[in-house]
Amino acid sequence: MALSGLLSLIAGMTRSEFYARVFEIVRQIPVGRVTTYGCIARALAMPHGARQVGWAMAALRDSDDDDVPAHRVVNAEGGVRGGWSAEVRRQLLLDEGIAFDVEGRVRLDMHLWEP
DNA sequence: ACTTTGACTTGCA
DNA sequence: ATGCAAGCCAAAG
Repeated sequence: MALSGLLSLIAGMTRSEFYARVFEIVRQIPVGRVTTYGCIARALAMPHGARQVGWAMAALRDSDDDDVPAHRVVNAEGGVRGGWSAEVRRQLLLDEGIAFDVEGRVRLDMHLWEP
């Protein structure tokens, strides 16, 4: 599957072990739930490694991975950043039953999921 | 090997 | 509440 290929790809990278860790966590996000970079980072025992989580997401975007729903990962603000269709992600989340507030941010208090 | 940047977060002004 | 700065780990130049 795409994930294996991706893992194999990053397997060459020495310190990308936690990358796979991030993918695992994100992959476990159930439908209708979202999580934040900070939460994932915290789950990885790296409370300040949120940016690297974002890096992993970026890698997913390029790898077109469907096992790892990056669209369910949002920032602490509940919104989304990145040149890759934030609108599409929002729509995708809406399709999964995730509610957005009037400001277009995910209601983390409702859908926030943490491992 | 060093510097800059990045799908971030938090703190202080 | 808004704005700027620092901190953090890792990858790319």
